[in-house]
Amino acid sequence: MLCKFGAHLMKELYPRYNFKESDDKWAKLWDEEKVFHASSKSGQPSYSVVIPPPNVTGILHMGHALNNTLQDIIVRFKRMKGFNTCWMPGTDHAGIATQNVVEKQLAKEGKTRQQIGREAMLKRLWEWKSQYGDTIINQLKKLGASCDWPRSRFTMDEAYSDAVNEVFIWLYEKGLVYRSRYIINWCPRCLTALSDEEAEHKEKKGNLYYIRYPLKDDKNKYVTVATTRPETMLGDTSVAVNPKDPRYKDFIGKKLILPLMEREINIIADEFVDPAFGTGAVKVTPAHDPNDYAMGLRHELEFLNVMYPDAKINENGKHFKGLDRFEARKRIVEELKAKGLLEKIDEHTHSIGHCYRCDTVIEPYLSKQWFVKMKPLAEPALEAVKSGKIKFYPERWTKVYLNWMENIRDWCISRQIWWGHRIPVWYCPQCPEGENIIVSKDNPPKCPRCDSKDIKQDEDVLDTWFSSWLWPFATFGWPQKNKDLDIYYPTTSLFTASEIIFFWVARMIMAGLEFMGDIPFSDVYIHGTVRDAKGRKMSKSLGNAIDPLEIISEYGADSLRFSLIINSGQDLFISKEKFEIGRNFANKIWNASRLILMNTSDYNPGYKISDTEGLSLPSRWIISKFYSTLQKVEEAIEKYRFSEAETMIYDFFWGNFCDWYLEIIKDKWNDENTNNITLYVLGESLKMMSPFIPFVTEEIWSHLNPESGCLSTQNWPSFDKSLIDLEAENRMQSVLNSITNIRNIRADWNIARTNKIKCEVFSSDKDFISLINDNESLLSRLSNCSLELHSGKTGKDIINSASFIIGQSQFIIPLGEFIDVAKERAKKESDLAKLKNNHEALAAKLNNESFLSKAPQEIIDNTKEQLNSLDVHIKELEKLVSILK
RNA sequence: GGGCGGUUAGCUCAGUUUGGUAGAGCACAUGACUUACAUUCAUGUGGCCGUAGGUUCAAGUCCUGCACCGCCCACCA
Repeated sequence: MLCKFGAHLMKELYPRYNFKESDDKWAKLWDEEKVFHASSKSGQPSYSVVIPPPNVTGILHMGHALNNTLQDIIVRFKRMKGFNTCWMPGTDHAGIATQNVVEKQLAKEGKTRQQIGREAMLKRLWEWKSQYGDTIINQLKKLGASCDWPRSRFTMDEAYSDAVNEVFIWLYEKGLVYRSRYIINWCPRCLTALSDEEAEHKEKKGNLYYIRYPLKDDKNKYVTVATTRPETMLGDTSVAVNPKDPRYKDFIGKKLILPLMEREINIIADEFVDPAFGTGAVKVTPAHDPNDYAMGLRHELEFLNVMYPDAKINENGKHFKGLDRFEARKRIVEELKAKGLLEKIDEHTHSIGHCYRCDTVIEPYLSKQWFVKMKPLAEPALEAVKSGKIKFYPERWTKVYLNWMENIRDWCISRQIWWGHRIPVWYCPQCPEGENIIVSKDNPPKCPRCDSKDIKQDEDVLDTWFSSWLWPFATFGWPQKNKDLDIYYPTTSLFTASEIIFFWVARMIMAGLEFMGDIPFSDVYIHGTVRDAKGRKMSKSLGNAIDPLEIISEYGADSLRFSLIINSGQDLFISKEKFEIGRNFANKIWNASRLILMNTSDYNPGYKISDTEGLSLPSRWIISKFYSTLQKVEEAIEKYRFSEAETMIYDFFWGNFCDWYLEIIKDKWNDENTNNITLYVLGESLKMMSPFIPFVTEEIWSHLNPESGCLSTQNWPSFDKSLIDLEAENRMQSVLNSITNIRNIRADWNIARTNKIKCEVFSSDKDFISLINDNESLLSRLSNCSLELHSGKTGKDIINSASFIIGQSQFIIPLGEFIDVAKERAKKESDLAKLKNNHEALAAKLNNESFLSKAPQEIIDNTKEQLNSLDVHIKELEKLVSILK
């Protein structure tokens, strides 16, 4: 399945990584070959994750890209680690969102859903789904998501719908589902109820209107009420004051005339009223406000609905009938003003609920809806988190979850739309209220009580989340018993954003415990929100969104993934340039691999490092560095610290492997040992990097080891503690320091590499000497200038020179030819002053008795050493300054 | 009103679990087209770690207060 590129052909390949070609090639191959399909074989430890199902209407945005890359990293990691790994993909039918999309389509044809009817509308919806429903799935494939695609589920699949019905009936029979008239959040545009979570509250500037309600017995006296929604006064059935409020003591029980409507209403006393707000008197509209509704129940008030479902005033609003609520507000205010009943209008900022789908202002609306009683479900779900069976990462989200669960309220699950799972309830018009409900999984032919065939199914469908909360087990076939459920449930980790905790995470935990008798996952990882560079949420309306697909085509999928994750420690502030780091890194990996493949013979996949005794110091060093990195990367992934893992990979591969190791060995391609080690470290590094940047590593792997199949299915490098060699790391570090020192001097004295200057470097570092002796040109190349190494000689024959001892090396640098003496002297003098300052501070520290008596010996020694080395530096500098004079 | 997060280099952020000489990327400056890579390499400039106290030989790190920014929740009419 893989075409073999001979290593020698790498020369022909682009010096720049061609991500376009390889992104497409590998995404296609992984998909076609079903590389990520889990086998359902038991016996092996399993690792499973369910995708947060994107809406079928979804188009990949940065939030998706982040969320799915995180999952993909750990899933690829676990798969390579040998777990029976299943990442369950699928899409959500997204009730209102999808219906809105198709309604818009209809509107273009000049039709409404009511005109074409329910059946035709559903047909249109399914057509839309089959045409566009896979869009986001294909985009996820472009991202490299290694889902178990053949298992893909949709929340309205037949089997899945079956699970939804089963659950509704289960809860109904337990008495946890009930139907009731209640004030709910109503979207007058979508014409449906919304759950509390679907109401988005936004702070908006508005007005507080002070309206006078005259007393019935004395038209000159009045009570002033304050309201932000004057139009609701049409439905007022009372005015409430606090019983302890002295201002209104004498008014309680008296009658008022409701202006404009000219109805009589009572003044009642209720503790709820805050005397400090407004006038201390509240108009009570039980049918249009949740608080007033509660008061209405307490005082047995009339519930007078004054609006149609589309928020136009109904006949109860008399001459305002037919007006939209905001138009009515204007007219009412005008009329009140004309009658002298409008006392004043204050500016007032308050939070107003908006429909989370269409952003229309929500109307609290009295209607009959289905609810789920949540308290009994919440209790075990609280316990599961309190006991630590389920853990949140980062931990702080635990509190947010617990707090919400402890104050949980019943869940309104019916929606007055058509796209979704129709409520499995039928009503018999023949039977008396209360006994007329038939709950059934299949279409019941007749009423079981009275045998009437004239029964009608509930018109409503269920909240989308009423199906999503079953996702971790319904996707594996529940309520049917089957092997997949046994193997993959409970899943391990769940990845989502914080705003989804209430919508989905909490409900999945409740559902898992109720219907499966077990938690749905043990770890919940909450990642940050993707924002623009100014910290605003990315949104279409703001026009600040960066399209991940655009990034994929401009920078490549690996760049998108890598750049997002390395920035994912907290909320991400993204601008286009941030994706360069990923692109550059992918290109670096590509070119390092080209260098190696162009110069080495074939990769030996069976190669093992058994003994490091005979290996060179750089080899032992890079092996040790690789394994310490591997260990840290594994730990970081297990702790869900992905940005940390990437940083370590980046530092290792670029900072150690490319910048030092390859530079040191790059002209020793005739050494077989070195070649083996180099290829080995490259191969193992590709494996380690594969979960993070799967495309470029896969591409290189196909050149490195074409026979072995996909890199994505290779075994993760096995960590070998015995190959971590701290001695080699330290000794090599000392060598690298020496080279860095030479580079410092070179840059300091502005010695160009083209200047073939004669200067001598003396060193007592044996590793350094042997490394340099091994290869004549190495020192010059590494230090970016032409230097000669002499050991055991002194530089007496060099005239007008300065010698330095830095670390273990002595440097003799010719002066005069390359520098501006005055400038250099000024610079050195200021350096000298700084050093003297430091010297003084350290000396003071070493005179401090409590420091000497209490600080650990190590720190004291360190300080002394610093002081000594400062002494040397200061002397050298003083000498230099005097030469420069 | 309650809760949470943040404040470290010009910018974006690590570092805070377990106190011990302040880190990275970008940007900037200088030098280099060195046969893998200029999407590169080398070197450097740049920080009283938000603020006021406390604990300690030692605080970016632990404790307390405050300020500012951001987010979430809540029934302010």
